[in-house]
Amino acid sequence: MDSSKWVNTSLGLSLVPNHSPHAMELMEDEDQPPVSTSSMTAAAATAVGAGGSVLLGEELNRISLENKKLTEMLTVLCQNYNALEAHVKELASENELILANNCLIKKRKAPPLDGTIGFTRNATSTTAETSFSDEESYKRPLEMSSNINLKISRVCVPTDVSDTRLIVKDGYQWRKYGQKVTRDNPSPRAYYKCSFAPTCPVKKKVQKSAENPCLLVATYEGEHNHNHPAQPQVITIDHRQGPNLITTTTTSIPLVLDDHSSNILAHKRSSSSPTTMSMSSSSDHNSSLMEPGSSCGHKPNQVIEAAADHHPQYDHKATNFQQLLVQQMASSLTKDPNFTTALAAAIAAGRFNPPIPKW
DNA sequence: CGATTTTGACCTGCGC
DNA sequence: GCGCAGGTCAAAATCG
Repeated sequence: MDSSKWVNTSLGLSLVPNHSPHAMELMEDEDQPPVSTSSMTAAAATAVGAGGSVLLGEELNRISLENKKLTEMLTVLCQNYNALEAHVKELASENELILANNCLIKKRKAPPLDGTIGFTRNATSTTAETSFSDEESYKRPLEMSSNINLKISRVCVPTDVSDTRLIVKDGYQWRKYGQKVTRDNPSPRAYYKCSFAPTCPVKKKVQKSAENPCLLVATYEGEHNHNHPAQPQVITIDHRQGPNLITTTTTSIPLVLDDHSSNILAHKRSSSSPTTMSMSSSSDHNSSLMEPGSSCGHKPNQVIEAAADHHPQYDHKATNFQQLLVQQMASSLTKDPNFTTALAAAIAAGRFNPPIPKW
């Protein structure tokens, strides 16, 4: 796993803290489980209490205020997101109309790599349905029925230029069934089927980007009809109980590109704007999050983190926002001298046992 | 030994 | 009709 998938929690702490006796008393409660990175704020609140109940109260007030502000920010962002999503859907339907009017009844046309796959395939799949011969419809009934609502998305994953393996780890189980050298790309294209469930119709194609050989482009077709075999990494903030409760589970989340978001990505490559969030036009829960300087190769550990399109049971819009939120919180916490002092005290007392992520 | 990968052959659609 | 290109199949090879 790429270490960039994790929030940087390095605090530059000294392991020789100047904690007070009060802090030690507070930390002598043997019933408490070991503190993890995900409950750092709890450790902070506990240790800050070492300075006295007044300090603890102030700290709690401050955290409550911060929590309130973050909640308000979340509300505003959700509203903005909904408005933007509605706009994207509107644009998508307009695009589909244009394609339909142009009568692009080409049964198969090599989809360009510049991010027009979804609309083209959606438009052609419906027309191709009526043009298959009886033999073909006999041979591919399942495929056609699934193509009607075929969902196509693209995932970009940074890779080493010299790495010839066409592997995109997304948590699912894939069986490779073919590899082809395509005309417009010196890198071969690998074909995979989802092998986690025998009836799962999802396929993916993996090929290095012709423009950026350090980017692997995986094109997913269809939707999984089963649960994700590995739980994705989700950072959950329980706002009802304040920012003290942050829990984590596991996964890596690649960048999902579909038609619209890849256009946004293309635009971003040329504009070098700050952190950008792009939305999917073809999915209900796609979203993509890019770090600044995310063009190929330069900062692979920062390059791409976004929603996986194939985890229908997870709301990745919220997850990505939460990741961003947690990064901000971690950043603000690490700048807080009270917090670092308190955390150092907690570590020295042997109560802080962060989990080591598996890469 | 079962699962997965490799790879050449085959199928299908499209353009000329 | 023919050739090209993308996609799939399936037997052989490889891996754990």
